[in-house]
Amino acid sequence: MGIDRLDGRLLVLLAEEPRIGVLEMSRRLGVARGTVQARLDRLQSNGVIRGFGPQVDPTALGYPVTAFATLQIRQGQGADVRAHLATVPEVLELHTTTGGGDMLCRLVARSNADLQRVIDRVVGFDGIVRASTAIVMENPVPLRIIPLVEQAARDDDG
Amino acid sequence: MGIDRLDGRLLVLLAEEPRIGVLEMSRRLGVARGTVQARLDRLQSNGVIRGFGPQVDPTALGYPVTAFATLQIRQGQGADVRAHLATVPEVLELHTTTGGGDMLCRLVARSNADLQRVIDRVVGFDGIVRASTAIVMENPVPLRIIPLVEQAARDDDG
DNA sequence: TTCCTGCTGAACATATTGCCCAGCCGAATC
DNA sequence: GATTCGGCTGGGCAATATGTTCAGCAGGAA
Repeated sequence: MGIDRLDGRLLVLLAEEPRIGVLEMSRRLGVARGTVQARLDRLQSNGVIRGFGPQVDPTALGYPVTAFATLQIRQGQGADVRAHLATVPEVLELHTTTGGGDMLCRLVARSNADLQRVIDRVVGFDGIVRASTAIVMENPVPLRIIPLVEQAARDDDG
Repeated sequence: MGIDRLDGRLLVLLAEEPRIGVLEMSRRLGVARGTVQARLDRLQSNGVIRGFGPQVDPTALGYPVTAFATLQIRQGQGADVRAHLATVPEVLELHTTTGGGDMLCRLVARSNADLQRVIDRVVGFDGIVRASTAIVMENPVPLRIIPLVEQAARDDDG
């Protein structure tokens, strides 16, 4: 469990220049190619690295508006609501949170007007009692993991 | 602007099997290698594809607890608060939202007890008036983009 | 000591990349 | 109708990376 400094450096390198190959990584890190390959395999079967999917920007796709909606769910309707929200493409993620029957979801839309349509589609479902939406204006810290990786590598190895 | 069906198929393929090369993609998609290369280049300079960084799972890193915190910021302290939160590794992302002086951030922690430490560090800053935290219990829809990509490809291509 | 795990450095055949080209097609322009 | 243009095709080429295997070596654990 956990990652050591070499794993940390590997992840940082991979995050900064994702398209470089195993050989180039081994050169940058100053270790043998086999080592990098073994570490990568281990990190992936560990589940530390989930994948290398492309990070797609919804804005460039024509969905520049992001919002977070807090949903209050009717008792016992949780599973239905989850299934419903999973069918809405504009729902990018969904979490159930503390405070019985509450969910939080991230939405995107083509415009503020379009957001209304999305919200209607999201909440237009029987199990949802109430919804409150916060529209994102700025994103000062985009989703990031590197600082945490570095801390984890320090903690584990230090 | 926008993406056509081939772009969409390319993104889906890339999301499903991220480590395959350009040549293999061209075989799967039934187009010439040069076409795939050109599309990929365009998608990246477009900003549609932001990168191919590894998706790291905080849980596997030893941070299994996720929470969302809504922060209320004192007037005029926004920039300071942003700078403060950017220095906290456990803050994975930060948004400013409608409802003047409000921010929403995603946190991770090593345990529920550790979450208290993280929250203390987050809110232990002058510009933050009030904070309310929702701990994530389940994540029925993990962050996804493919359904939106498919919709965008359909819409754009008619 | 002996076992075991992880890293090294090397080798090999095979596959992929980056780059070039000429040709073809359809759409827009003149 | 003729021309120009952008995008796709299919090919070739040298350079490079990959997957795989191997023996050797160091350090920790039994």
